[in-house]
Amino acid sequence: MKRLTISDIADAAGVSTGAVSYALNGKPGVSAATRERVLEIADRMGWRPSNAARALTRSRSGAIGLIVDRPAQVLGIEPFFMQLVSGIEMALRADPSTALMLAVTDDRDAEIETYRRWWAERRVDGVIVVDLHENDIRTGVLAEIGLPAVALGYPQPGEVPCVWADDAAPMEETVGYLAALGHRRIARVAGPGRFAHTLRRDEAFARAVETHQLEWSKTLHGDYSGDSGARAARRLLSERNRATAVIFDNDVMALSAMAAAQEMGVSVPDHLSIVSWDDSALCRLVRPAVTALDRHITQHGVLAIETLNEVLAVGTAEHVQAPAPILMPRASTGRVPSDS
Amino acid sequence: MKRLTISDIADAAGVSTGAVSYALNGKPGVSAATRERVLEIADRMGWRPSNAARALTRSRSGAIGLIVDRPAQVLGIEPFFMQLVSGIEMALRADPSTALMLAVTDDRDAEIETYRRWWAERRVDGVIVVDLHENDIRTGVLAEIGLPAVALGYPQPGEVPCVWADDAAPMEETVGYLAALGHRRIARVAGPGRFAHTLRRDEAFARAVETHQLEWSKTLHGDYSGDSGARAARRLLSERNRATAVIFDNDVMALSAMAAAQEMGVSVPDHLSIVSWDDSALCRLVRPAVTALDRHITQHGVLAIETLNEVLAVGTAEHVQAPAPILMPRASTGRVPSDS
DNA sequence: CAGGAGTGCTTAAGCGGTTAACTCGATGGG
DNA sequence: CCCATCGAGTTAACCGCTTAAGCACTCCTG
Repeated sequence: MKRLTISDIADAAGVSTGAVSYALNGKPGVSAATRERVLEIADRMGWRPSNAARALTRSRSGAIGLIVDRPAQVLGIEPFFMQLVSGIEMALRADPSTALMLAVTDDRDAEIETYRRWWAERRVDGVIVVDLHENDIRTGVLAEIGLPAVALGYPQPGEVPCVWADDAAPMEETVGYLAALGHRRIARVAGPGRFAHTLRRDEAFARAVETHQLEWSKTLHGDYSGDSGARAARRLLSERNRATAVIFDNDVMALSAMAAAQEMGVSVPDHLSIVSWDDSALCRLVRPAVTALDRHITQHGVLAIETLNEVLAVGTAEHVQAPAPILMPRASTGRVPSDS
Repeated sequence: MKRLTISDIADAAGVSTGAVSYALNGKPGVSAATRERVLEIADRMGWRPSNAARALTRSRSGAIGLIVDRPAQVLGIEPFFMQLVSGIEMALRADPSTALMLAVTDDRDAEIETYRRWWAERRVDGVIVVDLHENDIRTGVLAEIGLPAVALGYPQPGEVPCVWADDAAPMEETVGYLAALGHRRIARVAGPGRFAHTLRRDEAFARAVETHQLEWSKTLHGDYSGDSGARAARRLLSERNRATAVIFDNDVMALSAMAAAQEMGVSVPDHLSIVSWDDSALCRLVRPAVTALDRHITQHGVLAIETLNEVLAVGTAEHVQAPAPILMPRASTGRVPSDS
């Protein structure tokens, strides 16, 4: 099948390619009748603009990029990315001329190298950055090369707008909920300390512990992998005066920890309550179903694209606050065991 | 930051842009000394080719496409796609000039429309098609418009090469394994009947049931969602002379079914053995860990890209047989209950 | 020493669009 | 009735790169 170009349309309509271009782009320079005719012909013949040619003249590639920097193993299971991708795609559907370019990298350097390459090759018009660190170097690099970007995470100094959600109030709510169930010793298994949101949640957790005058609290750091969740659980459960509730920073760690607890003969929720700071079908799939905070990740994807569109149009955008996570109580949390 | 073009390099090297092009592309037409100099300058100045310009002259976009046609909900949880994507990315890393374009669609029509659009806009050089149906119309459309493609699934009549794995032997092995554990009544909860691999497995299951002279067997069809898995489990467990083992076509259905069984007081594996035809971290994450068939999905992604590269280079490729699924026995399968 | 064959480079057309500048005819105001 | 103005097109340059064709120049050969 032959691909049509505007000169095919021009021939069919009996006008020049310039006129066709004006007609198709809704620009002045052609009569209403001609425009109508060109539009009709282009539509009937099924013409679509060559993205390469448009990219060359408009210096817009019509694509936005997302780089996922996780080992393949973790990638497979974490629902986070696919939820994010579906949000992005939902927002992109409003404008079918934009596509999503996805890359998976092994490490941060490869990620940065890919941003540079995409920029130099003019492959993407902008990117969405995830897993923001405190003082993340990526935002600096992106600002330096001038690649429009929107980040997911707490606002950072610099020019990259962020889509963020308040973790403090939900943390307060979660600890309050556990306290109301009678828990006085609550642990938290966080993600890597380098992530900005990890630190914010650490702080919020500390404040909430204070507010509710817990007897004991502790924060461990994992790496979002199932192994690290199980390891943390085993450590916490081996302690003398152990935690009766644990809040995990993602679903994978929470689920692994629940499995580890079961193996140690610790029943959930009878002897241990578990909360996951990230809801997904996973949490609903297992038994007991896991109490989780729904972070509306899909919504984050939508907001990120909307913000990126604004950056592309206006050159800059404000930080955007996404709806706060919502606690979804399920079967993995219960009243504190009476003997504790 | 300014983006460099070959004329910047040409100026710096004191030659014409044509000479620079020959030098950079390893084509004859320049002396070794000039080539060396141009290469060195381009490298030092950090020049990268504009993808748009290359796409225009070479009529190659430097991207391959993948369309995922699942509702956002299922998408989030199914590890399949991310595993596939990591395989694709692994293979793509060998050639950094190729990128992955990802789209998520609501239905088959939208998927086909997206193929047409990508082709007409020259956005991708080829695509990878997943979830092949028996007599899938997509391969016909792709052949018609001439968009190079590789499909994942059983070879179909037509011109699209397929990456496929034999399901018959593993099915035989799985049923044999369950039979050896004493199971005489085995059910199978398959994916939608329209998928080619579903039908193949149905057949293989029927044969294996015959071979092992089972007392009873049954095949239900789900849609890969957790709900459908749970529903199937409840139906199977409500029967009079019920199945003692069930083989599910994916991990999500298997896990949901296990949860449903637990809710009905049916212990796994004591009263019911469960097998998932799709291994993932999910299966290892829950307790009891789920016996599963590892389909080497990442490897399928790698093979798909390699085959697609061949199609792009040579114009066609043979079907490729991927390694067969391997049974990974875990805690969800056990000896048949003595009272059955 | 003219003529042919290589080198090594430049020139220019072209890929499929966009768009500034120009042309041409109709209109209208003075 | 003449000229400025405007609308509706056309023309051609350009985006960054590729590549066929052309053009000096050297070298070799008879």
